[in-house]
Amino acid sequence: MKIDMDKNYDPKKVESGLENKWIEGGYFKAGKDEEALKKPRFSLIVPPPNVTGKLHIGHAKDNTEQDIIARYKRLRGYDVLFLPAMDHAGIATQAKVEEKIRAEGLDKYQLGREGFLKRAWEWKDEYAASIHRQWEAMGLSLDFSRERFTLDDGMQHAVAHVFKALYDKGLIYQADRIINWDPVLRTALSNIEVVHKDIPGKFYYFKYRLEGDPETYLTVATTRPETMFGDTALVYNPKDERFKKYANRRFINPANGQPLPLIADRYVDMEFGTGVMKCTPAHDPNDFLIGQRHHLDMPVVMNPDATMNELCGKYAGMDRFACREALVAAIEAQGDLIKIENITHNVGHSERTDSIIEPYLCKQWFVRMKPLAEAVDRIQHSRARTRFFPPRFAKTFQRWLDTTEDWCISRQLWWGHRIPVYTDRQTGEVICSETPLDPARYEQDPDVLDTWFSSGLAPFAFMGWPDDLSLMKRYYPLDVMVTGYDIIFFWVARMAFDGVHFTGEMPFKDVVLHGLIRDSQGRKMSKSLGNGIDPFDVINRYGCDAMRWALSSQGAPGLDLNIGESNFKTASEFVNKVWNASRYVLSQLPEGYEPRELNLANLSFASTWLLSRLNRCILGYQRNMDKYEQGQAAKYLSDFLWDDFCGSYLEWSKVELANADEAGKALVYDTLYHALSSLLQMLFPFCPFISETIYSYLPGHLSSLFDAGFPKVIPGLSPAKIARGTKLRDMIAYVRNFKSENGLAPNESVDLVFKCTRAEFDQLAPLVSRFAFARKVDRVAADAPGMRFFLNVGLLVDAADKEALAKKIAERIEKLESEIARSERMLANENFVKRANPKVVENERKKLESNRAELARYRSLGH
RNA sequence: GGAAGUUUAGCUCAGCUGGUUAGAGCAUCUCCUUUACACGGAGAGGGCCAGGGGUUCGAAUCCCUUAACUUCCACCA
Repeated sequence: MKIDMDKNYDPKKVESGLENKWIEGGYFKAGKDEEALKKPRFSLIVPPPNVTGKLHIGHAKDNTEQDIIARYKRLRGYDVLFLPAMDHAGIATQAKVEEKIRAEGLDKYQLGREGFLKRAWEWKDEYAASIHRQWEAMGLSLDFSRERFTLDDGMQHAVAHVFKALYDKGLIYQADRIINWDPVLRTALSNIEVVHKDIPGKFYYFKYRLEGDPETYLTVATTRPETMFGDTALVYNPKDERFKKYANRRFINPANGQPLPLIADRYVDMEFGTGVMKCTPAHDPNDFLIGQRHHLDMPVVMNPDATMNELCGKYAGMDRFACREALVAAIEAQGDLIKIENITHNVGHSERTDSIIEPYLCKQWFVRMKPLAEAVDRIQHSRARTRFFPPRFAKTFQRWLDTTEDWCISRQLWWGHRIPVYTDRQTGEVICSETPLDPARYEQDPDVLDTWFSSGLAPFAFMGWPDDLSLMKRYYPLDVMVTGYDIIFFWVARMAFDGVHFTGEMPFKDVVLHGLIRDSQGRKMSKSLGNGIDPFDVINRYGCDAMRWALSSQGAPGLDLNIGESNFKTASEFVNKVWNASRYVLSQLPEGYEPRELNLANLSFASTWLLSRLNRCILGYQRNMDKYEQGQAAKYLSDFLWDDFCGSYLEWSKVELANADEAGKALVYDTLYHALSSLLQMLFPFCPFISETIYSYLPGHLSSLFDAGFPKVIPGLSPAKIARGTKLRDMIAYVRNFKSENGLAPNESVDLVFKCTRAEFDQLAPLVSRFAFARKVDRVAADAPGMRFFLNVGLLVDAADKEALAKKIAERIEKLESEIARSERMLANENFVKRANPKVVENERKKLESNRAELARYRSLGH
């Protein structure tokens, strides 16, 4: 058949235009027609990327995995909803936009809230467009007609609705609490937005002198002297005999000369430090609790930007760390510094700005998590539970359910969902409203919500909830959620409790967690290391198919994956192999070839063998895809392609095509065609571009592989024919091995002699002789010296070096003897025969038998 | 301080519910341009499956333990 496939595979040429063809063909659209609606549904969403920048290789991995599932399910006959979305990423985006504005010499306060938001939306539009281009370049089969944004109108309503519902139930409340304050962004953060790092610090020991008796003092240590302006007490453990005598006495705060009461509280660890600690209720979560128990004052001593406030005397206006230094110097000067110890301690940093978090007392909004988590917990202990892949992540998730604390949801930012709580300017009445209230009369809370408050609603709100439930009716809950294990707490957990609370069920049936992408040395990718990989760059150099294959065909579920140049190179070699094999098959098919039913009865043993390997591949592929083990599925595919199809059958088929009659040739064409089209169907989810392109060259192709479905296993293949194929493979391997070990070039001519039946000889000889470069091939009636045996076939290669051959055979005999001894031992073991799986025992028997037979033949030849 | 993961060939990793002689890719070495592919093909070398116990007829696989590394969680001043 004449084909216009290029001799060399060019990914750019292959990949261009296909995404549009699929989109225009409606292949990505969920429920596109009556017929689609009759199919079972399958749904998943893209974890919304932040509109802060370009997608990185981690996104590519995540999205590729999702897309492979989506395409696979379509081939398996599902109507798939694969919904795209992006996240406004409150803090991250605001930080970027602020940075940009600063670069222009402005600050956000000059622009004002409205002006700033305008700039933020411009930013969003720009980055959303770029993310869009990347999605398309990655070949994602997203239903773009249903794209969502976490700050779009529908989401605005969903968020207000959810807030009000939780507020009305008392599950959202406002309170003064110690929260994590990011002094750079000047906003509160939730606990999980704080990263704890071990950093070097100092432990300062100060004298707190007894009021009225300056010679008596208590030694108190602190790591944060600047907070001493907020101290309202000294605390010791009530069981600690050392300090009981000072109960109710007061000690002088060396920072400001104020007297502090000495109080007793169980919290203090007698073994730690000096046994006495200072209590700063407004700047430390534990001190806050102590302060509450003892009704202490709770003065805040810092401004929102972490400079000291007016309570700090001459230090007012100073940065917290400058103040620390100055204050320590002053205390030392007044003779109250005892010592400074260098220590390493664990300090919270802002995930976004990396600034040191200031625990800070202020009024914020919180979600009461306990009842919400308990509801999820109940479902996770019932049959309706969500399954985790790999299962160990269910434990991680469970830990969150067990330990989660109230979630601080208010952020002192502008970019985000405004808190729907209003105060009547006249009456001071506070109202939570789903719809905006008249700004003339009501003043809205200035804060916005944590980004995750909205993304937690994704599974149902992206489907139109609460306004239009039609999409949700068909596609909710999601069949699978694929994401990185690093956002189990951030996102998966929140979707879970929102889903359970608002829809009564878990929002996804399966959760598949994958690892992080690291560089070839296993290091995390980061800007500072400069080891990041741009998916666009990979696509430009190797093509999208190669990138997808590299990202999906290796690694195990839930484990981090190291990716480097060599992985992409290897992947592109695989794709190239597909191209060449296909080109060959298509060139062999006769002009006007029409696909037809396989005639199994007349099929040659080689073809039958290939189909048996194909069956194995289909089953292995399917089994692994169904449990989200794409790497394993890909392994089946590449093994089949490389070893069985290209390595063996394509070569064998050349001989068959040269020797067979017309009917025989036709059967080979059928096999080639069938194997290739099945291969393309299975490859399609992984490498959609090349498989679709090649498919379009196949005779009798449909308009897309999407229409071709999934290959079926062929039943009823003759075991005898399959066995002959295996035998052929072994024989060829033997001759090649023989040559290599005897220093003969692979294409060196040799003489071969077979001892087998006439029929077997006629079938095997032409094939073996071609791949062995045999000068002549004969059949003998009896075993001959120097003969090697394969099951019931003997093979004699004319040995240039008789000694080497004899040695080879001697080795073989030794091997056989030890194998026979081992089998005999096992079979003599009553326990083995009695307890082992009968199939295993049977196999062992067969093996023993054939080994004995082979050994007997060598013996009969005098070896 | 808790919890999870990892430890298999020089490197990066597979090995699913225990069952022949533990695999792949890359790298190394030998050889081969045979009309799909040198981005190819044929072969070779290389592993006490981290150490130690245990369960079992049988363990890389299950259990216990030790060690190293990684990650997550955690309010010890």
